[in-house]
Amino acid sequence: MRELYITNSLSRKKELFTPINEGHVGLYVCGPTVYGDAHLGHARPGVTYDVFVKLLRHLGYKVRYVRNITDVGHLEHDADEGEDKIAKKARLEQLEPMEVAQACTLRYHEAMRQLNVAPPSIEPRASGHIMEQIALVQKILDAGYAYESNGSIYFDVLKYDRDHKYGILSGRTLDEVKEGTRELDGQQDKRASYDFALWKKASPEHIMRWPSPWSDGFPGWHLECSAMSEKYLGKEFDIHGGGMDLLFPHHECEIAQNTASRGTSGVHYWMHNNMITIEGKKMGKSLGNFITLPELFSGKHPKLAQAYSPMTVRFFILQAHYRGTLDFSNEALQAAEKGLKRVLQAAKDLRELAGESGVVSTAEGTEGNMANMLEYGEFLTSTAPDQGTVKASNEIADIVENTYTALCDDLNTPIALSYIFEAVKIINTAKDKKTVLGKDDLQALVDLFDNVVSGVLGLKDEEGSGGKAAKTIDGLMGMVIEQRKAAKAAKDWATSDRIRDDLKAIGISIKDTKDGVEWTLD
RNA sequence: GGUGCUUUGGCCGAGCGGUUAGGCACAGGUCUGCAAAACCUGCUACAGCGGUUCGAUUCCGCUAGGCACCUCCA
Repeated sequence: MRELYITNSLSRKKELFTPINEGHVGLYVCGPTVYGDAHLGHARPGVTYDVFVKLLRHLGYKVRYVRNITDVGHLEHDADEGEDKIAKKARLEQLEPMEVAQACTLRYHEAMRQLNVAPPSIEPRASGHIMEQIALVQKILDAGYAYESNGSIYFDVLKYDRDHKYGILSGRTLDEVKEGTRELDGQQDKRASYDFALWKKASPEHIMRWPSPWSDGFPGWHLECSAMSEKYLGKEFDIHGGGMDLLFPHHECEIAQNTASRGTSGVHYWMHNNMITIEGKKMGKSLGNFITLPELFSGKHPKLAQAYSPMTVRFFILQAHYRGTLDFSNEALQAAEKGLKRVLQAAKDLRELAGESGVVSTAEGTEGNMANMLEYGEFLTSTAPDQGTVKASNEIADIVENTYTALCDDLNTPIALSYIFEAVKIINTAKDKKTVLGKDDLQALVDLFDNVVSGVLGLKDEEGSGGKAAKTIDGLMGMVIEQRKAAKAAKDWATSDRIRDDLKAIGISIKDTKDGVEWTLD
């Protein structure tokens, strides 16, 4: 199996990935807190870990991918008066908390589906694992790393630090943490300001509450991920992912909880995706500068010059490395839209070329995509020879190799895409009949596009093709193009141009090529 | 205040001690009735100041700017 390197936040270095059980990967990623529409920021981990999982599976690993839904437990403030975010939203909208969580979860799923993000293997909800969380609190209490205070349970960071050292992930010492921790009201129950809650006693007006040995209450913020990752992936598992903003305190606390209860920090590799920014600032709920995914897809937001398709957003995210920030702007999205279009057009042309030569996809589950291409005359007058140009063959072999190397080098999708664009150039040149590709060359390119472009990177055509409507459009277009052809034959340029302009106005572009007429939906 | 990261050509965005990133935009050319697309060519940058080095955009230091985390956040 090909070597895979990933940057481990724990060491801050690129490390060779070695799974605990050969051929198997256990991956846990922090999912969304469901109290609002998913925004562009949520698309980043969604797409990043989707590509990562697809790469792992393509490399031959069997992956169990767990991504949770947080539907309880995140307080507004670390204080007794703290109100659950979901409960607050529910109160404002006069809904049951679970009604809010359910609605948001469904919208999140829909947005992910549109982005071509495959569902995780297991998607556990915090509210469905209260028992496990209570058991975990008890274990930490029994181990002596937590204390009860007025019905709530807090993690004893000072004691933990003495025995195990707190702050190994964020690189902070306890002194630094002390200095940075704010003194908030309502913390009288805690021994130290940096202690964090494992279980909170609910105030009378708090809606979401569960019985426990200590009080009617609710679990602390960091508990769910420790409890659910252990349940589904075991005491020790391979990779834990999430946004960089979760590194501290969320993941730091997770490590502390794991170590206190299981005797191991539990995670071998920590992966953190960076933030999406807008005008240089982090896009997020607290700043209120976010653009939701439905807004992005429909163009309905003051900051949007136009609508951007889900695939454009996916491509935009893939054009930057996951560990760097990525700045949103209309210009950047528009550039992504055009780049994506070029790749997808080349993919179609490649199928056309390959189809003529009898080369078929060897990838599984790939759909042919020729519905939008009308065939006028022979695209290729002869089938491809067994051997193409030696130069082209070598180039293609290099491209394929370099693409995989890039993907396995800490998931370097921008570099991988740069090689894909080189493949695009080769396809276009062949389409222009300036070079000849042999059967092996075509096969290699088809495999690259099926396995990497549409497989791992998940870039696919968005127009519904092959359906009844698509067939009808094909037929209609054939008629329209015949009319225009007749006008052109009579050198009636006015008519032929009018047909082209009118089609353009309803979103269909016509191209006169040497080999006939092509059309695409914009 | 503490900790860490970052500063690349018109824009987005990779990368490395010496060799073309790539995309978008732009200019010229080929093709074409005209367009469009495609192809070819051009534009060739690494915040500033020092240092290490045969050689630095890439390493080190300083200066200036930006960002993230330290509070819920993907």
